[in-house]
Amino acid sequence: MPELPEVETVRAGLATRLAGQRIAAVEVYHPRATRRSPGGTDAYVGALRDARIGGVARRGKYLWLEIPAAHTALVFHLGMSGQLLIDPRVDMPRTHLRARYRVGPHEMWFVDQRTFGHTLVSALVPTSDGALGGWGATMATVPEAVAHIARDPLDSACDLPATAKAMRRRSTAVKRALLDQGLISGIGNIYADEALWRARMHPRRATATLRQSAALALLSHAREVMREALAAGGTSFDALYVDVSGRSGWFERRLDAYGRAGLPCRRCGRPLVRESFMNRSSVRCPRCQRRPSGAHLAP
DNA sequence: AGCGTGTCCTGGATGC
DNA sequence: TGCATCCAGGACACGC
Repeated sequence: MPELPEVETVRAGLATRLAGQRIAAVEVYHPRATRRSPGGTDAYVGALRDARIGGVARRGKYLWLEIPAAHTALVFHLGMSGQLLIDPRVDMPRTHLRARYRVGPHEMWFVDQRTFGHTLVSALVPTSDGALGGWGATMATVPEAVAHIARDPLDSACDLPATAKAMRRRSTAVKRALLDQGLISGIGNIYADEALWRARMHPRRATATLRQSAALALLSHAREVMREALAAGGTSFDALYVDVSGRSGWFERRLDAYGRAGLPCRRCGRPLVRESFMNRSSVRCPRCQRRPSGAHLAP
């Protein structure tokens, strides 16, 4: 599924093609795609008619096309299976086509098999810290619908020490905190497991018992693993269309925890174990990431 | 208020 | 073989 590095690859691809262009036509084929857009599909289509796109920005896994003149943005979340395709091949199947846009000389398709992804038009509001709204943003604004999402670890305005402090004030398990988009955004199940493995930390470790140095180290690992993924996977900028299958190279070779249950830990050789956590799968090394005892274990 | 659970969805994998 | 069930995942509504 598209994780933050894939979403960033998509954002960069859209930015080179769509910035400064005008939206000439919009068609929505599935009402679920616009379920979170105020006023529904009709208002969505109406708000985009003749809109001129500014920058293409991203915060966590949300990306948006700024529409400066209207102080709004065209926002996308790709969910688990969403894709934004620019000028797709004529034989591209339309089975999961959810919306289609004519933007300047380009056609853009929003394709989404599982329909966890969605799109909306949202008013731009000032950022709480006065910095640019996200990566690629040209304005110190963020869509209202994205304002509750924290900055992601790749954002230069993201304050990791402050995030570490906020994390330690929580009374929950550290993996839950990593996945809390209101605390730090862009980390999904894959990167949470990778960051925990690198930090040699158990997913159920209680956040309140972490030292500042340990919390900061964990967040730094999350940032580093995402940087590496982006550097290794974000290579399709020149492709005719922008897809989210950047996983092919990086995912198989470089992941140390996710998807490796039963395989030997790359540090100590012990077979990794798969456990259920928050109704999700969690993979860890039973030796490097020992289960904490007593108060160090979150309930 | 803060925290944790349930729900949405589809297709591939697995079970019987 | 064919049908049923499970599983994957992010975000948010909701309840305690």
